[in-house]
Amino acid sequence: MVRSPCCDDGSLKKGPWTPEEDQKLVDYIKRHGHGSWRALPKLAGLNRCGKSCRLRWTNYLRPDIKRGKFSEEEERIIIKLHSVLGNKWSRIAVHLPGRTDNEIKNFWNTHVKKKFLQMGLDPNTHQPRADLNSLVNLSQLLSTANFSNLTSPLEDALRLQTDATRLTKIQLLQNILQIINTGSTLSRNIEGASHQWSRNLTPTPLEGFVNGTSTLYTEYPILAPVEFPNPGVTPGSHNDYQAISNSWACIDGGFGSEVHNFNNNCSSSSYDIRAEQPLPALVSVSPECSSVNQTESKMNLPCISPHSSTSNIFEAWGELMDDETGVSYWKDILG
DNA sequence: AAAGATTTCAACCGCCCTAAG
DNA sequence: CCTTAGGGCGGTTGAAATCTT
Repeated sequence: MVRSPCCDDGSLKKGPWTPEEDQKLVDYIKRHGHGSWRALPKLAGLNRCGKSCRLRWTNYLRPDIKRGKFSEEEERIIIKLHSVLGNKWSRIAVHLPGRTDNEIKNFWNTHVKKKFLQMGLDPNTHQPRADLNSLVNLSQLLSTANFSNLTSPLEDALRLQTDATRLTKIQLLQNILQIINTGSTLSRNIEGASHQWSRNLTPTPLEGFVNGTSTLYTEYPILAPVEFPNPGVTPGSHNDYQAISNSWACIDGGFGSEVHNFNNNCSSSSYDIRAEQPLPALVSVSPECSSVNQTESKMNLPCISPHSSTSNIFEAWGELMDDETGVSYWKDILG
């Protein structure tokens, strides 16, 4: 697409706005509205491009802008929304009246991102960083962290990640699934079970597996869908991603995310989930969570269905493997 | 007190989407 | 259907502010 020549004129002023320029812009918009941004600078007597005027207005001069430090509640909301929407700052800003996308983006990059990194997490994925794959490193990191007085939203959200051994167990499960997937009779059991469980899922239960999403926020109401390298899976469209995010966001915060974790660790291996029957998701999703907007609008409320087909992950796996293993077996592995 | 390092955030860049002609 | 203008958005930059030594 041909780029707009709007700001190509070298004679137009760039850089910081002076109070006089601000006043001209505010006065003009108060009197006439902004109308066409391209035409505005000339009409308002400004030697700026329209784009620059729009940015100055929307990010700084607009009367409803809320300035100052972000509250804990705002930070909490940002983290939640980012876990679902990713770097969709404008969509996150919709939920924070008076805050601009630019401000939120800056806040994320200068504050929240730093906290994530300090906690050994990838701020983009909300996952342990790839370079911390070694459980030894992670354990060391976690053991050196002071969790005794965690109060910030991020720390609160990360509290449940302190059990590094859980990762080992997930790894074990991943390996088991790989074995299963090579063609044992167990894979047929899974296939049957997945049909059974899918009855309670969203219209497209497979979505949740397509991109290799994952989360570690086992008790955080909004889960963190993440793309990570998966040789077997071609990343989907942004819409797919959001649909997945939406689905996971609605899943039961405790049990569902356990399964989410597990499933996605499976898909992060060479296991191509699209070529296979999806693993049972073990949870139901509330119908009201079937659109992104609805999810966003309900962000403050955990979107939990009370109708899970099984009461916990151990029973679920016991159910899945009923012939081979019992509840206690999976309890040992997962619990 | 001063110099250097680090952080913050306003502003810009360039890509993308959409609607109008 | 194609082209183009207008505007939105996310990523990046760099000057100013703040912190550290």
